[in-house]
Order: sequence, then structure tokens, then C-alpha cells
Amino acid sequence: MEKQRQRAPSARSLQTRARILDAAEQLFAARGFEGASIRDIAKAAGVQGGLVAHHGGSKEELFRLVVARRAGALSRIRVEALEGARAQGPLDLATILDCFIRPYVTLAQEGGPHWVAYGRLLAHVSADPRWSTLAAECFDPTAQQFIDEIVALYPGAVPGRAAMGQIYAVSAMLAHVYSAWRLDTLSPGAGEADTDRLIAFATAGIHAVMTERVPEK
Amino acid sequence: MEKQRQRAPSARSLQTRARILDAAEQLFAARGFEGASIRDIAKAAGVQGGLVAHHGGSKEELFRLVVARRAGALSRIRVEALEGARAQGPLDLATILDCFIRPYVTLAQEGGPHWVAYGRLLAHVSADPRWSTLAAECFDPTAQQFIDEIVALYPGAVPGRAAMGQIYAVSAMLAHVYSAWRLDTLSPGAGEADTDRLIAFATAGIHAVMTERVPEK
DNA sequence: CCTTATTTTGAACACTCGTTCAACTTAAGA
DNA sequence: TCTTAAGTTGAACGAGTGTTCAAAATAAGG
Repeated sequence: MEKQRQRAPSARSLQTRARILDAAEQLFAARGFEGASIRDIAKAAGVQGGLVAHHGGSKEELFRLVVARRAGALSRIRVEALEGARAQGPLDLATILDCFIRPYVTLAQEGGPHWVAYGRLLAHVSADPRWSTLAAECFDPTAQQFIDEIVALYPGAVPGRAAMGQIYAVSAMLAHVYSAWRLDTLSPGAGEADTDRLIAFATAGIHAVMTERVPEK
Repeated sequence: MEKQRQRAPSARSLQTRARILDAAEQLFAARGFEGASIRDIAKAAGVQGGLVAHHGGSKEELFRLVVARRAGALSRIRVEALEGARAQGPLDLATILDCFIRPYVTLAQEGGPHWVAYGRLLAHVSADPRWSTLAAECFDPTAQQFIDEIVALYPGAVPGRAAMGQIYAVSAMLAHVYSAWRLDTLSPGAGEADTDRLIAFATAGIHAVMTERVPEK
């Protein structure tokens, strides 16, 4: 039995709440779940410690809130891109993956530092089995939709391989966004990694996975 | 000025040290750096808390020790595989990537739970910028060797792209090992992800990245 | 067998952690 | 305008943190 709200939240309250979630996102991304303390988050948001609990609940609820906040927006953009592409003609693999990958990478490059931090946060989520159900709730429905599109392109193939390819592609996409520093180390002077090449990588890789013959017994 | 050892360590001491590193590896992998406490590690290793400091130094030194421990062995196997393949004839891309990817995946599947935990640990390392120098020290020399081999296969291509492809392939490899649970969710009933398909994915992806033409301005 | 470097214990240190809560301030709704 | 729900403060709580260290147990080297 949840307690009902009797009044609308004030503008200031919403602003404070957003500041807290932003600070939590940044610190969770940089230091992981246990590495970021409630006090550090509160200080970064410019509020008192108790307020974080008031707006975010327990630390774990706060983390889930932060992850879920941008997941909805991201899914929406991806699905809209897919529907827009479908309206322009039959979908091929490169187009499907473009609709999945480009929206996030573009946000990370041009939508401000929030979205880069969000990518690092998702890397923490992926690395920790503790967040498996959270990741599934936030991303599996949309991922499944794209997987179904891929499966439809390869009628004879084993369907499970599309899911494999999807997982590989997502991990490559996250690496693309948050490990620019690694590129500098491994290949000094190389320009910024660019989105087209990432999509080309994922497209060719998934195509190979979908069409590879099962080796004779 | 390091203090010199004056006596060989006893067999029991070496065994204890190994137990501590194993326990640390398992707990760091499962809960991340700050999520795993020294006391939990000590308890899992069956020793007193102070001993962990004695064998592992500070918590951060212990973490670096755990990561570095298997990195050397892994690099050695990979380089040996590469040299063995080179002895049998000219290298193609699939063979190079096979030498890089298969050794670890095989260890994870057949070398006991240590190596799966190690993969999860590496996922934490990759997700956290704090460990960037550690990752570079442990893995960049070998990675560079493989990148050079790939570059040699594509004389006309931009060299930096091989580093990009390498990063994508490594992230896909780690995802392959530690996110079996995701596969079950996205594609129920699918068999275990298998190594050949992962290598096919990486090979096709990197080939695409190396050969893609730069789009006209 | 001794000597003594090394390993191991167990407890303590100073500190930070997440959470809770009474009191105070702000502003929504009638 | 006035009532009172919602927002915010600041401090406190107990539990757990990494680290340190004197003392005891162990075993390597002479």
C-alpha cells in the first residue's frame, strides 16, 4: 500500500532531484556502485546527505533509478529510428544495426558528458552479475525487437546466433565510447574512432555469425 | 631500497599466499574493488585479516597483484600460439585472431572457475578508468604484437583501425565469457555460445574495418 | 639443535559507510 | 491568506572499512 501524493512536487524539488541523479550518475560511472558514497554524491549535488535518501531511496534504489532514467529515452530513439528506416524500404542488416548503435554513440559524442558517463555506468552494470535483472528490465525488450529483425533477414539460420551477435555488438559499442584512452595508448596519433567503422564492424561480424555453416560433425 | 629476503619462503607460506590471491580474485570479480572487503577476502581464504596485508600489501596493491598474476601466463600462451601458427605457414586474419581469442576462452571453459572469475575481473578493470595503467602494463605489449600482425596483412589501410578492431574484439571476447546468463534471457534454449562463432565474428568485423573505404568528403 | 627471519594471530586504531529522524523551511492547494 | 504536505537540514547511530602492530607460532639456515 503506497502512500498517495497529495500535492504536486515543486519546481525546485524536481530540479534538486535531477541534480542528485546527475551527480549519482557521474560518480557511479566513475567509481562503481560501492566506490561512490552517498556523501560524495550529496556533496557533488550540493545538498545534504539525508536528501539523497529522500529522493533516491536506498543506495541500491538510487542506482536502479539512475540506470533506468536514460534507458527509456534511449529505447525510444532506437525504436523510432528503426520504424523510420522501415518506412523507407526493406531493412538490411547495416540499417538495423545503424538504428541500434548510432543513436547512442551520437548522444555520447554530442549530447554532453552525461551520456558518456551513462556508457561507463552501463559497463559497470554489464560487468556485475548483481545487476543482471536490472539490465534485462531496461534493455532486453528493445534488444529483442532488433534481434527479431535480424533473425527475419536470415530465415535458415539458428535464431540464437542473432542474440550472440547482439551481445558482441553492444559490448563493442560500449568499448567504443568509454575507451578512447585505450586507443590512444595502442595507436598514438590515430584520429577519433568513428561511428561508421563501428557499425561496419558489427554488421560484418553479425553477418558472419548468421551465415557461418555448422562444421561437419 | 627494498628489504632483501634472507630466507626462502616456506611451502605453507606460498600456499597461504595462493589461497589469499585466489580468494581476492574471486571476490574482486564478483563485487568489484570496493565491494570486496579485506575481511571477506581473509575469511574466504581462511586466514586472519592482517595476513592479507602481509602477503598482498595495501588493498590496491593486492588488486594489481591479482590482475597481473594470470596476465603473464595468458600472454605467454597467446604468443606461443602465434609463433606456432607462423611456423606452419603465412598467417591470415582468422588465424591471428584464433591465437589471440581461443587460448583464453578455452581456459575459461575448461581451466576451472578461476579463469571465468578472471574474465569478470578484467571486465571490472576495463570499466574503470582508474585501472587504465594497470591494463596497459599487463596487456598492451601482447596486444600490440597482434595488432602489428594485423596491420601487416593490410598494407594500404590506416594502421589505427587495427587497434580499434582489437578493442572491439577483446570486449566481445569478455562478453562471450561472462555473460552467458544474458544469452539465456535473450534467446532461451540456445546452446552454449561457442568459440568458433566468436572468432568468426571478430574476423569478419576486423576485416570490414580494415578494408572499408573512407567515404568521399 | 639453536638462532632468528618469517609467518600468523588477534586486537586495536581512526575513519567512512548507509541509514534514520526530529526539527525547520518552503510552497501547493483550498 | 492559511493550512499543512512536501522538501530540506544537520546531526546522530551502529556497523563495517583499510590499516597497523606487538606478541606468539613456525620453520629455514647454520
